[in-house]
Amino acid sequence: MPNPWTMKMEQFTAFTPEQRARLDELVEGRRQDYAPDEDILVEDGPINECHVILSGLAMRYKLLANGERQIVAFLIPGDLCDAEVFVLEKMDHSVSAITPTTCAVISAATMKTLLREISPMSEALWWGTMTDLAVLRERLVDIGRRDARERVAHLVYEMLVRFRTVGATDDDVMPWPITQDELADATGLTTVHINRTLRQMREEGLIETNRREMKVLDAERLREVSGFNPNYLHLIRTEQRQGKVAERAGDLV
Amino acid sequence: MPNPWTMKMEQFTAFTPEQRARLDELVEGRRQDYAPDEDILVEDGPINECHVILSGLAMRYKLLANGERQIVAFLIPGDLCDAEVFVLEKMDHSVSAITPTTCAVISAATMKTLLREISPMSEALWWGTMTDLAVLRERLVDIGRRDARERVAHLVYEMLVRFRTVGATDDDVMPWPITQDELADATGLTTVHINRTLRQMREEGLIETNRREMKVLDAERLREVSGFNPNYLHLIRTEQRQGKVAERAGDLV
DNA sequence: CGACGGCTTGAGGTAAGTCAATCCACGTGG
DNA sequence: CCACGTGGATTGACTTACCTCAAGCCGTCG
Repeated sequence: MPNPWTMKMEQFTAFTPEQRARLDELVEGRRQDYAPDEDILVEDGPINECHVILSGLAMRYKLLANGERQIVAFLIPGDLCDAEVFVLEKMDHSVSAITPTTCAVISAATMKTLLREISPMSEALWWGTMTDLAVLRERLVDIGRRDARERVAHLVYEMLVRFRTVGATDDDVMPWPITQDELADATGLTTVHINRTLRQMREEGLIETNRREMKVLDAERLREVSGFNPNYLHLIRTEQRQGKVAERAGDLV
Repeated sequence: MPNPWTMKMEQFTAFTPEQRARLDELVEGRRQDYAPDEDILVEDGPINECHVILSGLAMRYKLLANGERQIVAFLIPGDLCDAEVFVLEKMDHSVSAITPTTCAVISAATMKTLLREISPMSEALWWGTMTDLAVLRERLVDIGRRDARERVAHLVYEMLVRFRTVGATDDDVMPWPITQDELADATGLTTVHINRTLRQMREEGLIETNRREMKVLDAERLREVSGFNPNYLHLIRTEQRQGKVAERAGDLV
C-alpha cells in the first residue's frame, strides 16, 4: 500500500519502483504525532523542516487581533504543510491538527537532495503548489461571490473530490471531523448560520452527517448547487490512473 | 534603470552584473501590448509561454455561471502571470489588463534554461510563488473576516506596499486605475457599498482619490484600521535594499 | 452522573445588497 | 467649439442574508 504522499504525487507524475521505495523509506523514517488542536506550525515561528501529513486532518489558519479566526485551507493525507521551507524564514500563518494526525518530518537538506536526485519530484512539488494556489483562488470566489448554501456545498464537494484522490472515501461517504465552528471559520460565516445551512441541505436531501462522517446523498445535485468545476484541481491525469487510485483503501483520517 | 522583474526578484535575491544583463536582454526581447480589458490569458486556454508585466496593471479573475466576477489578484510590474507554465496545461482562471499594459513574453523553454543557468532565479521564482500564496491567504482573511472598511483599507495598504517595492509611489501617492466596480469584485462587495465605504474613508481623512491616483493621507492610521501586518509579503530583505528601491523612479502604471 | 464541547433553535438587529435615478468628466463627431 | 454619448461615480429608499445574543439540548467521557 503506497503512502499518501507518493500517491498524491502519482496523480501527476510517475516514479520508478526504486524511487518509490526511497520515498517509502523516507516516510517510514522520522515521524511526529499531533493531538487535536495542537499546532504543527505557528505564525512567526521558524521554518526548519518539511511536514507531510500521513494520516489525520489539519488546517491552515490565521488569527486576527480581535481573536477571530479564518481557516484558509484544510490539509489531508499526502499534503505538504510547509513548502515555504526553501525560501522563507518565518511562517505567516499557523497550521494545526484537527484530528490526531501524524506527519513525516523531512529535513530541508534531505528535501533538497530528493528534489535533485528524483527528477519527477520537483515537477510534482510545483504541481502541488500550483494546485494549492488554485484551491485558494477558488475559495476566494466562494467567499466573495457565493451565498452560504453554495459555499458550504462547494467546500463539501471539493473535499469529496480531494478525499477520493487519496482513496479515503467509500461510496460518497467521507471522513468529516470538521466541526460547525471550523466550517464557519473556513467559509466566512458564523456557527449559527452554518447550522441552519446544513439543516437546509439535509432537508433537501443533499447530505447526511454524523459526528465523524459526511455522506453525500446526491453528488450530482450537490455539484450543480455549488457551481463546482473541477478544472482548478488539475487532476486531468487522475482518470488515467483510476485503477491505481481505486486499489487504495484504508483509514487515513 | 533596472527592469521591474529583475527589480522584484532582487527584493529577495542578488544577481551578478552578467546575470542582470542577461535578464535585461531577455526583457528587451519579445513583447506584447494589451489594451484595457483585453485578456492576457483566458480560463481553459492553453499555457504556452510566460508573461511578465513590465508596465501597466492587470488582474486575475474568475467568472461565475451567473456572470458575476471575482477578482483574485492584481498584478503590477514585475509580476509573472503564469508560473503554471511548467506543470499545468490549461488555465483555471483568466488574466486581463486594466490599463494598457505591456508584457515580456518568454517561452517555456527559455524560462527553463534560465532557471537552470541562473541559479538565484529558481529561488526567486519560489519566493514569488510563496508570496502569491500568502497574499491570497491574506485576501481570504480579508473577505472572510473583515468588514467593508477594513477590507478596502487592507487592500489599499497592501497595494501601497507593493507599489513601493517597484518604486511606483511618490509620497504615498500611487497609481490607481482600479474602478469602483473592480474594487467591489476584488473585495466581495458591491459597487454601491464600495462607493459609500470610500466616501467614509475620505471623510475620515484616510485617503484622497481621483480618477487615476490614490493618495494615502494617513498611512499609519490606515494600517491600524486595516489590521495590516506586512509579514505575509516576506519583504524582510527589502529594508536592507531600501537604497536600491529608492533609486528607482518612473511611470510603470 | 455531571460537565463540557458541540449542535440546535428562536427573536431581533444590522451590514451590506438591490433598484433606480442622477451626476459628472471626458472623448467624439458634426 | 459645442452637443451628445458613454463609462464611471454618487446618492436615496427599501430589502435581505447573515449576524448577535441567549437559551436549551444531546452525546460522550472522566
